[in-house]
Amino acid sequence: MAKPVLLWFRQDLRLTDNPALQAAIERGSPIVPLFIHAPDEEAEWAPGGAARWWQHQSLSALDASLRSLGSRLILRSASTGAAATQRMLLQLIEETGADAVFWNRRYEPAIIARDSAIKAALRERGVLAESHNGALFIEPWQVQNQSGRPFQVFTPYWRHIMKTLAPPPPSPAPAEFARAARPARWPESDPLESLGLKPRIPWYGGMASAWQPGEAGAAARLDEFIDSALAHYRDGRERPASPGTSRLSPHLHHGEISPRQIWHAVARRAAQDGHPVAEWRASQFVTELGWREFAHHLLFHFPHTPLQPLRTEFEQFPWRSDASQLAAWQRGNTGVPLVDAGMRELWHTGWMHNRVRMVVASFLVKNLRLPWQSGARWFWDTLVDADLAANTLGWQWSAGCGADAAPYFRIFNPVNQGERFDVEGEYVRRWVPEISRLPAKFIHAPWTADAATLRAANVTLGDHYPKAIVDLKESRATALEAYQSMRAVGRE
DNA sequence: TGAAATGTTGGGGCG
DNA sequence: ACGCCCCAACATTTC
Repeated sequence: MAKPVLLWFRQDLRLTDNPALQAAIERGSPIVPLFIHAPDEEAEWAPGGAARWWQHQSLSALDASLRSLGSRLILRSASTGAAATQRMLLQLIEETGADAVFWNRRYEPAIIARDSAIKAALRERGVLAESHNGALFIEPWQVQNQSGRPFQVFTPYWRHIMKTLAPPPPSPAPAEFARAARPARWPESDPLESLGLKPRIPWYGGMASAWQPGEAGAAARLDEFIDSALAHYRDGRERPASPGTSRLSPHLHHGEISPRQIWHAVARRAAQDGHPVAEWRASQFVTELGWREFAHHLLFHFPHTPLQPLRTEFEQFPWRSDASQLAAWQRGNTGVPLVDAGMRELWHTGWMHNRVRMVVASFLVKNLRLPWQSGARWFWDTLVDADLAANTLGWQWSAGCGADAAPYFRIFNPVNQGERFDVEGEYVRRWVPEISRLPAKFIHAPWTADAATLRAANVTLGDHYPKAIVDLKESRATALEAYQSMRAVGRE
């Protein structure tokens, strides 16, 4: 019998359009699907609580899918010591007699370093080590601008990609694992519970009711989006109260669905509806896939950016430090309704609408002038879709210190944003129930309501609901001054 | 994938 | 009919 191949799952928890799986099947040898839990090797970016909950569910779903096809998922913990994953792979090679390891690539700096070392170590021992592209349209190292450098502006980047982009159609999931694809003897697997991904204290009720982790959940989500929201995406995505966005981000992050699958699903629907190819390729939704791709491009070429500003003059920026204001922001007690609604949606469901992410980020880094890294860290711990590339891009964009970032002086007014995108206040009412009886006119700025209106709505500012922790107008002006002072330091 | 300040235009009220 | 003012609506500039 041929020697087995270890199919090492990481952030590609799916069977459809999985290039490493496809390669393993084509090889014709027994396949040992494997997941190794090794949070220490993610450096300071080990998955946060929300993402771990998701990972637990998704691994469970993947194992179930594999079992229904006559296979299964082997789980191992390798959480301590140097080169723990590498040692675990070598141990499994020993246990199974495998002579090959296949996986799909990840792009976080610490993971690239680890995986390169693993690949070298395996090859040195005569083991076939193959990595594949399961997450991106194009590898970041294959893209450069005319002067041979990485792109730093989205529009020319995406235009460059789109000139030639024609993603291959996704490969289907195997109908079943043929006898030849099943190992004669399965290695031991740790119980899923032993990985410690699922929180001991069950705070995840809100997440469980908001999401269906796993490949089937991802596919259902995509279908639903394409059927009910894609046609009105351009405007629908701007309203946080209604399901106008795809909500595919956590599924994409964990690799339960690939960008190629999404691309082809959109293409198929567009063809059915008779839309020209040029039109859907340039659509807002497809462009969002471009932003995801751009984020990975930037993280690969500028690996220091999760913690350091890309624009170095921002190292001089006079950030404040205020633990109680940070805590108020984190838990949605700033007294600014749209900000609080967003932060509570995040806390409760592990996700926040993107329009609101921009608003809460602007509020943190501009009105409160707290470091963008503290916001990035909180998002990392609380988002089910926490993704190093996307999170870094988003926060550096909001802080104005990144590639193609919003200029620092672009400061969102959360009242204004609420009145534009949550016109009736439905979103705020859902997440900030203590002010839900306020009329729409005051829902985004309760401090402007007269005493009688507040009384009628049963709202006492500073009691039931906090007074705003900053004055929006004043803090905006101070933020602009801080920006000027940074530029002055830069000129010295 | 801003907001606010400032500038311009044009309709309408009024003497 | 005319000039003047006010102000809303829109455009431009600035941060």
